[in-house]
Amino acid sequence: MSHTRRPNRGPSAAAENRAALIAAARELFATDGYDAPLTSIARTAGVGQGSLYRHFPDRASLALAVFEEGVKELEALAAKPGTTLGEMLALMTEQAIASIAFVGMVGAPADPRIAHVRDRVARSLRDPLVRAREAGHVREYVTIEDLVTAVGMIAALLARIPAAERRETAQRAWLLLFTGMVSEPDAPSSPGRPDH
Amino acid sequence: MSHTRRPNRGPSAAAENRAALIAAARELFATDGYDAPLTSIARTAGVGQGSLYRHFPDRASLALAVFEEGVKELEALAAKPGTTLGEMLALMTEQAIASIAFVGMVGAPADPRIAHVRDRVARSLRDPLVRAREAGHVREYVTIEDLVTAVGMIAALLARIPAAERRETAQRAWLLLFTGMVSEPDAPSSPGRPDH
DNA sequence: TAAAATCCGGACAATATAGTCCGGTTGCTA
DNA sequence: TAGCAACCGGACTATATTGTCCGGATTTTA
Repeated sequence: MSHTRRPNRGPSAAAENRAALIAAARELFATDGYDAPLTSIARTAGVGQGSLYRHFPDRASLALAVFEEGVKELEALAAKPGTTLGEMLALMTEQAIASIAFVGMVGAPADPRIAHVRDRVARSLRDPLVRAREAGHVREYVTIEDLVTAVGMIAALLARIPAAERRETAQRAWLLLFTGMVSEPDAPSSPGRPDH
Repeated sequence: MSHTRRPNRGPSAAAENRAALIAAARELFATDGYDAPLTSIARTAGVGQGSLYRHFPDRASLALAVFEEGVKELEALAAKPGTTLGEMLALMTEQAIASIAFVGMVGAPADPRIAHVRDRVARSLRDPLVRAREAGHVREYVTIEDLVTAVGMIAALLARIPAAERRETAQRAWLLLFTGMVSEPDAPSSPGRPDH
């Protein structure tokens, strides 16, 4: 008949379980990295294994849910006309500090859905980069890929140090990446392959 | 009596086993990263589990043996009076490309012995950095820690991408780190913490 | 209130890896 | 050549993590 099957909600509201799982995942991704045991995430969320795997069949699904919010923020910021490249990178760095699993997204993504998220991030950087270039705030040769690479480098670095040092380290790393290390940009003794 | 107990060597020469293990470890560290299964390393070396654990009680011992050679190269290069900072960084990058487990050494070392190796690397960078600074080749504010951080960033990045892309990516990353991204080093819109 | 649909949670099996142990083998000594 | 000492290799145990499954609790429907 037409009394279509109702979305029967269980004893303690499926949506709340889902939210608790996402919150726990964000927390443990930040503490232990992208490889945090799913068991721990379920336990932290106060939820059974079954519920975890019902809501999120695999690790990538969970990560996607965690990051979705952050990516939306990024896209919203990019959509504002006045947004500068520095603001975009600042937000991305904040997110990397908050969840070092961020590196799993900007690095080399194994899962196609994560690759798609990475592309969304790259796309949202396009306009701010163009504006920065036109305004002469950024060197000509810097590409979107460079920006993603730079964030990926910093995120990968942050993932390897204690949480307490991450903000300071991130700022120092950005200083180096922004201003560079050499005094004469035109003729650096760039470390390519050594002639051995 | 005085016929002291001889260092009895086993059936097929313990030293050869040891060398085979180091070679296998170097290979698998480069392919699969620092977390490569010790079981696989033993199998690749054509050696039993027992021999692996007899020679190297834990993962850090094995890594130390693998890196020792590279660190000696580094120190030897640093000892030559004419060595430039760029040459040092080039060699370190080569080593990071060859063995992405390098990141385990320059990152946040859990094992004190690995921390010691890290210190040796840092120490060997000192004189070349001083020379580069005196020659005006490098910005005043760049420290040894910055150099180690930079190598660590690049190594961590390389660990996350396919081996075939590592050399090219490393060169691009060094370009960014050396010359910087912004056009006006004095007033960059540095991404610190956003004012949220 | 009784039946049905649905969801919860933890026990359970499967798998991968670390680390141990011991029978067998080889080379050295006398 | 006989005996001994050290070493080899792989089987074995312990442990951690993933992913599945099912009894039971809860809400809705009639």
